[in-house]
Amino acid sequence: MNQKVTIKDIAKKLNVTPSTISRALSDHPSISTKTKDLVRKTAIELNYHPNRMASSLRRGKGHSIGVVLPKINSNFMSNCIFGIESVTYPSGYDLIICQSNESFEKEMNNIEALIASRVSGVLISLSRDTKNIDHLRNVLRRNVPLVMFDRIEESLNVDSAVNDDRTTSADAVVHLAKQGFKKIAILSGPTHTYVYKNRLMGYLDGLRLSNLEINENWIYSNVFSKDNAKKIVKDIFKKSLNKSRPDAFFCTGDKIALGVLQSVKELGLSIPDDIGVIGYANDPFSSIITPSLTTIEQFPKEIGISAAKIIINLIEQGKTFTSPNKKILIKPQLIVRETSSRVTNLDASLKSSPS
Amino acid sequence: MNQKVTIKDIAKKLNVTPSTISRALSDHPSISTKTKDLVRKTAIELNYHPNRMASSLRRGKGHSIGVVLPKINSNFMSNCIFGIESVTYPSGYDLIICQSNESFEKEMNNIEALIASRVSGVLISLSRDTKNIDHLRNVLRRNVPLVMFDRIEESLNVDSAVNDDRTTSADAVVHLAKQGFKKIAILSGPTHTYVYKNRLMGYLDGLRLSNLEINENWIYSNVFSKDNAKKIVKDIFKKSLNKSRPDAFFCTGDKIALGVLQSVKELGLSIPDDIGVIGYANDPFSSIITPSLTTIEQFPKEIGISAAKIIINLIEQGKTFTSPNKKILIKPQLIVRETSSRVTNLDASLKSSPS
DNA sequence: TTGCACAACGCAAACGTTTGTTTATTTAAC
DNA sequence: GTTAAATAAACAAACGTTTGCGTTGTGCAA
Repeated sequence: MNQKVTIKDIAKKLNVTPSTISRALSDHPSISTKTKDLVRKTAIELNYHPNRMASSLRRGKGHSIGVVLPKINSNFMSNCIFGIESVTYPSGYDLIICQSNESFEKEMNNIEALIASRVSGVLISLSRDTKNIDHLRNVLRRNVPLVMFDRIEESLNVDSAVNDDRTTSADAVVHLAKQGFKKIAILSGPTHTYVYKNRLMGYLDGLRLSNLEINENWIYSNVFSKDNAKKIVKDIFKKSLNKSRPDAFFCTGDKIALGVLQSVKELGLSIPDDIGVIGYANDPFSSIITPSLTTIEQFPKEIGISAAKIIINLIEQGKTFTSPNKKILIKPQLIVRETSSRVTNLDASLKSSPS
Repeated sequence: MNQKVTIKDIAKKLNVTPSTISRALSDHPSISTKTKDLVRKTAIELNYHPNRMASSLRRGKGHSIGVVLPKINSNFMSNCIFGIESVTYPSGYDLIICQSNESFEKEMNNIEALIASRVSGVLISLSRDTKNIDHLRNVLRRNVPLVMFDRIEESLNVDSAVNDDRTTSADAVVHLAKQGFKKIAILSGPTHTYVYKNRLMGYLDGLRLSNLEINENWIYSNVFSKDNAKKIVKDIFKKSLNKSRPDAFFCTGDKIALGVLQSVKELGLSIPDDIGVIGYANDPFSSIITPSLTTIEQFPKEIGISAAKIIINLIEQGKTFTSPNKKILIKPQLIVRETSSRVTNLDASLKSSPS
């Protein structure tokens, strides 16, 4: 009953035409202040709610922005969305959120649905098994702005916002070097993906900057879990000769670093005196465990904010990407704690207390 | 250029009417298989994408479900959404996600926007300072189904999906009692909210079931942070006489429990021999710290799934709520670890190892 | 008085679909 | 071979807005 009140109803009630109502509601200059007030009053009186579908249809433009990402239930991604929302909401856009679940096929379906919903723009973080990006080109071809974040594909000519993993990874390695570690290994996730590829490159950069040995055997490029990491470390100390053993581990995830810590403890070695460890992500537990974990903090909110700002700009300018392309790098920050602090470790009282 | 291809274009190209195209695309029986195939072929050929706004407008029903919640960037909420999406996606609904940011005003705006977008249903978890629920009644009045989850308001006659905090809180307290703790305190978040009110009631239930003393002084009902908890515990052991001191703390959050642990350690007391501690949420760190924290695991995905299933049903039945109301309780699970295990503690080798 | 500018609003088409009702064509039935 | 039934597609109206253009009425200068 109440649900069908349209602009016409309020027009009828006021003995004017729908056009007047429409203009009054959108504060058009050629409507007298008197009628505007009257319209507004009776609008709420009749419990009128504008119909965005009709509006969007007529105007040819929607009120929403589509977001597709692999999985929403991670700390990183949900904070990206948090950042995105903080800029799209004030701009008056709804957020339509889709999960690709790391599936290429679902990602394509998501894009299709967003196009069908006539979103004003698309923000995307690629699924793991997305190789082909024709569906993204299709978005562009339909003239809807596209911005990638976090997991991007560089061959596509669009704007993006990502972590500056490379330089901070280098920072981490340089830090280890300064603490006296000389044989630094990396335990990384799959290095064919954008994210881990960059961390690996940063790792290599750091070694070069510190004039340290680059040893292929110290590069573990497909570590995916804590237990996996534990096993790798144990194997290293079982099989390797002393001189070919790493004395520090740069891990591309805090869970991985935790595995390393546990193995090292079980081996009876001391951290950071014998072995240094650095993680990635600044998971909440990293500051709580003992020894507290040196790690790298990311700023997912900032990434979301940056990506959202770009797309809002594109929408307003009616462009589908900026030319030349803009790539925003958000620099993660190295957080030095106990697992890598040989120097400050001399004075135990200086240890950073768990926050 | 490519973006404006409509049903008419493909109609023109095939020398038929738009209605034929529409019916062909939706597999209407009164269209020959021949033309259906032809239509489908030329549709993709012309890169046609249906316009949902037009469709929704004409049919009077949208393709999306609105979700409004306080903050998306928490482990609990993002997993709720994960669950929700896992049922709405196969049903063909988009998810429009709004954050209220714990603000009543923004929550109202969100609802307004969702109504304007003509969502088929609304899922909501209330903001902290939502007292008035007229905006929700308005949703119902407009005949759109509404389901609440997690933070609900019981005075509103709608379906809901929530944690069964009460019984599991009682479980936790009973467990403490069985371990020999006799003076059990609770450190809780604001007990005027639905969630914490239930945990408090469960706590009281547990005490009664165990025939333990209920002491008003052991009920701390506005603990909001780790540091806050630390301070409270220290104060207790500074000021209180021995017999009025609690010997166990049931905390409504793992961070709070962590604060307790730290204070107790600093006071030189032993856990769990002197003091027992239980947290809530099973945060990742809870299994990693030593001693590992007994806590309560929730199942946010299940809550999301349940809520989503209900609303899909309501939408399909054209109802706005089921009568009588359905309230789905998802029972959290007590995870016993070291901070509460006096009994199994006799044999240290039985301690559950950090997972 | 005429002319003119301007303010305030009406008219009607359009956005892209969907759908009830006709119409035209084919097939089956007797 | 005539008529009824079934099939396939056309016609046109409708969903709720927006917007270019046209129409009024008023005040004011000439």
